[in-house]
Amino acid sequence: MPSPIDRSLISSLPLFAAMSAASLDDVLKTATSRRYPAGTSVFEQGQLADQFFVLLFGRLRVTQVTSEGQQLTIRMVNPGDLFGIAKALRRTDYPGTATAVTESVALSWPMAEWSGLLERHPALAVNAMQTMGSRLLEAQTRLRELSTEEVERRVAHAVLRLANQAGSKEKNGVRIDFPISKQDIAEMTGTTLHTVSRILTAWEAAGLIEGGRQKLLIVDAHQLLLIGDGLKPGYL
Amino acid sequence: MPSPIDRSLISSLPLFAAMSAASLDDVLKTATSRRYPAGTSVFEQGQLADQFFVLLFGRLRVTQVTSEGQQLTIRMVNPGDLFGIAKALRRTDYPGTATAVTESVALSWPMAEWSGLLERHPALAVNAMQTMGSRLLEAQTRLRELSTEEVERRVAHAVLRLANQAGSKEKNGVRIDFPISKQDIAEMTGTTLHTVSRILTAWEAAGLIEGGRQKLLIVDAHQLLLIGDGLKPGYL
DNA sequence: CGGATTGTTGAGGATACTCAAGTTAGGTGG
DNA sequence: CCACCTAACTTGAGTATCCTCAACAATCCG
Repeated sequence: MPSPIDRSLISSLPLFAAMSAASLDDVLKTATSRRYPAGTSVFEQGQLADQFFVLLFGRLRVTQVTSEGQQLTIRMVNPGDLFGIAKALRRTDYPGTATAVTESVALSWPMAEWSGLLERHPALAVNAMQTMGSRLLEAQTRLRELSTEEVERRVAHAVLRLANQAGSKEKNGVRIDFPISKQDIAEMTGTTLHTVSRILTAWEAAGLIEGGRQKLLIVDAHQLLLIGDGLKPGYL
Repeated sequence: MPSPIDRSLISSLPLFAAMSAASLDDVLKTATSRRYPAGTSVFEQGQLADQFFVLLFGRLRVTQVTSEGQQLTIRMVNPGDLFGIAKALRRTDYPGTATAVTESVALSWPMAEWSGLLERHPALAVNAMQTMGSRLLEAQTRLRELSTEEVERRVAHAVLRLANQAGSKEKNGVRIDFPISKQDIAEMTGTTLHTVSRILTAWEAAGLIEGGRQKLLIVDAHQLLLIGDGLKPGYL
């Protein structure tokens, strides 16, 4: 039988905020923890959605493949995030694929527990709703960017978002602390890796970032903010 | 004092499904109904979000204006829909403007009631979460379209979505039963009214639709589906 | 019957895509 | 430890889509 999961692992997560120790224990009773090596998938697009998850450590990418075979990145999953909640979207299958980009650990629950947990723990329902709210807001932000902004601005916004969500401070700037390719950035911004490559090369020449194979260091976030605002000023 | 609102107005809405008569009465106690003539706004972007709403009759358009002054349409609000739930997005102001495109009637509640209502009526919380789920899913669909599809396909998808949400059957096809301009369609698909005009003119010549000033009749939905799928076949 | 809003259509041009060829970096196995 | 192989990336050239600018036409409303 699996060893019990300790409260301390989740008690500090916003999702479980304002919940009593007893509630946390109840929640954990039906939870399973599992490790996902980098590159492995937690679930795949189209698969029967029989579980939902919370990421404890690591980083995941959620992608979709269109009927024409084009891939796009829906979002990154950061530690503490709820993911794979197909039931909340009234779906029985997962609409995307979740892949570990670094070694990750996630808790999972049987999807059948979803309704019951929300009913027994109203605080959890409120927190889950806020999670969905944030995601809706982010989706709308990206929609606005895609409809109104040119590629360079969108890439600037995507890079800044990554820095906020997954940046760790270094002496020369902010490091995106998981492997990220130009292709990934292209899939997040609705462009091609060629265009991303050209843009990042120009930024690097101007000293705004430092690139590298699947590496990204933001040196001058302020300039990127300006680019994101459409003021493409003197970085030449 | 305002006259009480009758249960029957809301009891059939999915949002209030599975709620007892007593619950419905409790919900309606703090509700106010109001009429919005076509063209008037229910709330405006940036305004303090002190109320949330349910649309009873009519049709609203929710738009955002970017810092550069470009407008885009976030979504259409149909009868039965919950809207203006800034609190669920953890915002204190409305992120967009809601405008009546036809004469509309909406119920409103003080935003302060939001948490209390959800706590007192778990079924409402579940339904509200599903509402947010649907919206998230639609936002993701539009994101996918914007990142991967060309303009004509996006317009086809937008028109078909409109037909599903607000179409009424006529003898020649499906009528969008509220005034919709090319500019509106452009704002829904991230393009310009010029491009929309050209596309719709071509479709009309091929007999797929019938246009007109702020009018739209879908004649051949099947062909539009094909166009949406990227098979731009023989409509020439 | 005017004025305003909405829609049409053309010409020109820019952004960013496709196609193509090559280079660099990293991992793997001998 | 070096050679090789693959995945990631770079860079160039040509071009398509769609935007911008512009002028005009049609429709609606008062």
